[in-house]
Amino acid sequence: MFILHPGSGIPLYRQVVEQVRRLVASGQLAEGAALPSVRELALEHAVNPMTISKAYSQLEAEGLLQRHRGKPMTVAGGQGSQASPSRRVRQIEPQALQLVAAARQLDLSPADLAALIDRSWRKKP
Amino acid sequence: MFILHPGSGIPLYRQVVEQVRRLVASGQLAEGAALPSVRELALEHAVNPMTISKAYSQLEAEGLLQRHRGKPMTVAGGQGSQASPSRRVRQIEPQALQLVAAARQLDLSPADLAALIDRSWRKKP
DNA sequence: CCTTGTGTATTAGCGTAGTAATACACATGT
DNA sequence: ACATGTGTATTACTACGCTAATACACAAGG
Repeated sequence: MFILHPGSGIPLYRQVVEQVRRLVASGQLAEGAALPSVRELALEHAVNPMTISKAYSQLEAEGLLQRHRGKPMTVAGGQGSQASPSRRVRQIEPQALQLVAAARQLDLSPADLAALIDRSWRKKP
Repeated sequence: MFILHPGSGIPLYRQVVEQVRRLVASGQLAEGAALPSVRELALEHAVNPMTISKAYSQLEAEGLLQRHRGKPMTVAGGQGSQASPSRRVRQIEPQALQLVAAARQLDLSPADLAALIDRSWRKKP
């Protein structure tokens, strides 16, 4: 369900947080949907259960998830089934800006970058 | 000369390392060019000099920079004045893949992403 | 010689991320 | 009642990123 890169330098719990936020915003995790259990995710990615738990806790603090003792966490209500396109785009704007800045430092043209994006998209649809 | 984001979660020394690598690959830092001094960069970005020094040391270990005691570090020889386009593109491929993966999780279309990239590029050329 | 400019080594300390092992509270199904 | 499934609290420990203060070695110019 999630894609984790342990050696990327980005903390695992943050990778989980960001991916849940995106999946909820896009409606791929709809209101009321149950999330994978802490132990299941921990086992699948060879990660400590508490690392996942901390990610879930942060999302619950944000109001994005809801907890039910003894049962899996679910997507909280009031999110609307899907965020507006502009709201979704805004979630990856910082990453886009960072990529463009890097491309500029590499003296690449907009066309070079567009081609790279295009190729990356086709890599495993 | 460099753009640092202290609160981004990416270690500062790594931000410096990556940016130097890109500027050298693009030829914007040519062979023999002197780099900003450790203290100068540290002051400019309100960062500890040792943090910058560690970044430079890593780049020297990679053979990208050369040190001359008492004088500024310079770009080492043998880099060629500019790396080939495909080699430069490869430097940001991981970032591109990550951005595309995020866009997919947000259920955005290739056109949405292309528009975002385009807008980001125009933001401050 | 001396001052000012390089980069570096050393030592210490702080905060955060992640691991690890254990125990608890609750819901569900038998 | 009991076993099994949730998420959580607690505590201790390690590793890393960064800061801090100090001192050193060398080059260039006065």
